[in-house]
Amino acid sequence: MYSQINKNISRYVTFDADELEIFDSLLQYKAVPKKTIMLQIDEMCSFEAFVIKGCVRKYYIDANGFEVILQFAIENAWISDISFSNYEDKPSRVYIETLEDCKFFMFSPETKEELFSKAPKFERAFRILVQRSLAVTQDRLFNTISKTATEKYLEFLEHYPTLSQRVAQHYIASYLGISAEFLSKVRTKIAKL
Amino acid sequence: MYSQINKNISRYVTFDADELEIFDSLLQYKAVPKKTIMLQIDEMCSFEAFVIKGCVRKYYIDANGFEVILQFAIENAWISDISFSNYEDKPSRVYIETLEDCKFFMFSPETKEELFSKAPKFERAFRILVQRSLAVTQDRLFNTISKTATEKYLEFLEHYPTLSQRVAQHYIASYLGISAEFLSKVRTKIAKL
DNA sequence: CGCTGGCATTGAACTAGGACAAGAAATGAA
DNA sequence: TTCATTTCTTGTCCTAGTTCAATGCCAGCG
Repeated sequence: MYSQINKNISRYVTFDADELEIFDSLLQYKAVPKKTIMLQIDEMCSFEAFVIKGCVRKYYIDANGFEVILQFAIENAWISDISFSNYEDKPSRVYIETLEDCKFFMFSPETKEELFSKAPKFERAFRILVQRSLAVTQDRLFNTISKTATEKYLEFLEHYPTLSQRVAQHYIASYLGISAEFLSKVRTKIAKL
Repeated sequence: MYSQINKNISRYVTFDADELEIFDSLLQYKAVPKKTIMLQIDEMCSFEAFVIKGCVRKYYIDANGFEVILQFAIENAWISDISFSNYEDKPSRVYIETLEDCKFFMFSPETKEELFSKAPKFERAFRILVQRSLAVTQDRLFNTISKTATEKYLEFLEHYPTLSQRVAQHYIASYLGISAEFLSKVRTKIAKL
């Protein structure tokens, strides 16, 4: 059960058995049914969750009530509103919702602090996780600005081959920053080639 | 000379005098003339720079040769391709260029390691810096997708009031993800109100 | 089984913003 | 001061993507 997350956290920093034991002992397991909103706008995000099983989306709602999906998280990904919460004491501007029945390992701000004090090397591992999120988000920004809808969709398929089977088309459209109708047109155009 | 950067690094983590002394002793001062490219595509980013004075831009070049500006950095901001370099051993996909004559304090990967080993609390401060970058980039992604050119420009003026005087319009257009010509039209429309 | 409510598709009309071109204005080097 | 280069503006035409509406689809539920 712990092997997935232990492998993930060890990706850029090597930990010995003692450290991983501390890590595992602080994890909180949680199962969440599908279509559950785990973080509301204006709430403080009180968790950092690792997806053992399932699929989650994180999204903003714009001034006209339209959703913009910032991130999908599936197995072996982390999801949280890490960017503001807990460090700025600013309430979250995003929603986090399960799209499927999910199983998580979670850290609360408190258990994360406990982890860092008991095994400081994890501070580095978490910093690198954030850096990777930053890299992904920067790439996404670049793609959003510089590519056509068709290019963005093809790249999405390449990058997340399984996701297009698991989530509704209109969520993918929202992630790509295009309308659901236009994505449908793009798809029929691609299919005809 | 060190007060600016010491204030900046102490924003979310409190350091004592000893720690700040270690920090200051590891900084490398560097002056760079305007229009200098500090990081080329496919190079490894070997610095993390704090802007004491001046203005810098970080940008991608897309498949058609168009620049997309990811970030401006002015006084008291950090600039680097922190997202990949040094941790993935992947070469940078971005350019970093000075727009004005600049003065920096820099860390190399080595001096940063030395800092973390001598004063581990800095690891946390740097993690929080990355989280703030992530928050800013996420907001930018959301704005890029969900707002009109006019809204984006007005928000830019509000958020970076001095920058619109310091950098060329077409750089701002590139940052906002619109053409320079269209930004000009937006500006005249706004001026007429 | 049939019904209901969310999904996806398709089409027609519309628009925000892009591409191109040409001129005006500002900057800067000599 | 002049010439050159870059930046900014303005106009015209064009297109990628939106909006709105109608239709069909299929999954879950009584």
